[in-house]
Amino acid sequence: MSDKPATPRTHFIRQIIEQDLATGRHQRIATRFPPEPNGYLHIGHAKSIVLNFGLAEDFGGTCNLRFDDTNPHKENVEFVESIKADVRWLGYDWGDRIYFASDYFERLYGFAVELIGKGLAYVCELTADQTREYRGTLTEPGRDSPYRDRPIDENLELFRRMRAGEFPDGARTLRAKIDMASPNINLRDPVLYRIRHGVIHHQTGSEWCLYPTYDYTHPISDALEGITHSLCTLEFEDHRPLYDWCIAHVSVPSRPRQIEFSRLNLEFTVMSKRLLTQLVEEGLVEGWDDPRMPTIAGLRRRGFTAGSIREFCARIGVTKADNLVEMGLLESAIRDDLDANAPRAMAVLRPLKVVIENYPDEQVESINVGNHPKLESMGTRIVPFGRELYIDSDDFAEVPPRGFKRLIPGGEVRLRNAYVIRCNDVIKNGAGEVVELRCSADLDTLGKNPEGRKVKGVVHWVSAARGVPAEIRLYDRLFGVPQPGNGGRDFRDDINPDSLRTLTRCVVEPSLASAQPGECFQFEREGYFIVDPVTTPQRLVFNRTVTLKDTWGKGQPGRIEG
RNA sequence: UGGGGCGUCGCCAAGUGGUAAGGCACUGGGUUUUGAUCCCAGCAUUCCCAGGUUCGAAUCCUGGCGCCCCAGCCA
Repeated sequence: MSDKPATPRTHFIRQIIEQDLATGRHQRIATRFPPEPNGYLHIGHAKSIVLNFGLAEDFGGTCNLRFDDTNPHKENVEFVESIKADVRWLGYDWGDRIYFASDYFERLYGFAVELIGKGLAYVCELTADQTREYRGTLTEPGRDSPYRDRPIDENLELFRRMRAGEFPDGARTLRAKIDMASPNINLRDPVLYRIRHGVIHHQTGSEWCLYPTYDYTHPISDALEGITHSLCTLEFEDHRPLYDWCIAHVSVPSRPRQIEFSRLNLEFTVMSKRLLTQLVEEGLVEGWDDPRMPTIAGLRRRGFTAGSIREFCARIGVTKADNLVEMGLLESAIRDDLDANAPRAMAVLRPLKVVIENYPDEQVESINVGNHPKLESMGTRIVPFGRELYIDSDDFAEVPPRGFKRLIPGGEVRLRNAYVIRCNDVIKNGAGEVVELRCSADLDTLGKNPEGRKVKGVVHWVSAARGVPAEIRLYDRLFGVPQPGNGGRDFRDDINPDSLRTLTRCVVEPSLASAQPGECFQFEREGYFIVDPVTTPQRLVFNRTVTLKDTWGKGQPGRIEG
């Protein structure tokens, strides 16, 4: 897939930007991607990344990477590093524009002093519970805090002592003085600063015991960085008046504008960071990069390319409408990429021995095979053919279902890249299971069609003598819950127990023995497979990225392979 | 009858008063040593509903209905 970043399709945001540019409100545009480093990035973040970096690119502007690290409790450097790696992997470059909200702690403190000086903030001594009571409800107004009218000098002194560590956690907060009766709850004197002792912040260590909240930090960070368009998700729509309030009452150098869009909901997929964290911490998955996880790291290990994720984000678009995107859209993006770029190889997932009776016992033929059906530039490789082969047991049917095009007793099938064979005998074991097929090959069909008859089916195969054993993992889908909602059940009840199946008797063609971790192949009709990037080198382990589109039934959801 | 949003094909999504783009999915047909790819064709007389304004409305007005978000010293 092209290295060119995908262009986000978001008419309404473009319109706002174009208008801002046309009216001279802004001369250039600046966006930012502002994750909190409290987990790994997932496909939902990719939407925001592509949006922010893509828009900046399209308008010749810049996009900052900024860590929203105002709450040290759940944040750490591992998450910071993984986020940097994932954004980079997705193909975006923030240059030297990497920032931490914590870089602004000192200035943020100064702005808070400014607010206090203007009589717009006060130190409150209500407990968390009391604060909640005073806030009122959705339908009833709140009541003023008894500390609301504290003199400015006293506020200044108390705020200084809060910073100096003179009060325990929860004993004091700094609150904005706005309107306790506002119908918008976010404006009922929101907390600007809270006290957190004994937490080591991953960037500032133990320098601070006073931490600013998101609502206060975000607008000011945007303004300090000269962000013109601050894109965030819909749930922050109600916070916009507060965002604007902060910027209006503090001496910041610019006036950023917050624009909200709807977050991504993907069919069957848990996107909640809290739930994903739980999966990792409870050991229900191998880690944040488990191929079933909807994380960028998981998708990467699963074989998704950066280009396909960018393309997916471009295709879904960005609007304000709630949405639930079908998995097919993601799959279509990765198939388009891999169909064009993944070399083909042959692998047998469920081996069934085939003996070509009219083929000499000792003979091994080296067949030169193209690595791609369309791109000769992808070169060729040698595949050994011999008397004994494996085909996939699914490619043979003693009693063929209606429409079956592959091998049946007495029938013919094309061995992909090799000969047309006919099945003469079916050998069974004591349990009546098919264990071997005795066949004969039409030796005049290498590279050409047989005379006077049409062979419709094509199956892949691997030399029994030269094939290489491998382990193949089939992942049906990302972890998830049936949509919409899950009726209040524990989401773990909805995890598909068949989401991972490991096939251990697989045999792949010899050329794959030297395949490198991270390399992706199309195993013909079986789909796309990536050599597991983090497996041990002693074993050859493939993860299935996605199946091929199938119009006949193989690989359908719910199909259980033996 | 607290506030803020959103409702265009099965799923995304254009459309901003001039007679419903596109993608995914799906359905036919063609090519094919991958039941893939590729190609070609089809797929909303209708835009949550009901009134109204207008020569003309998905777009404007009025009234309904439905869904989402907000009562963390999380983000």
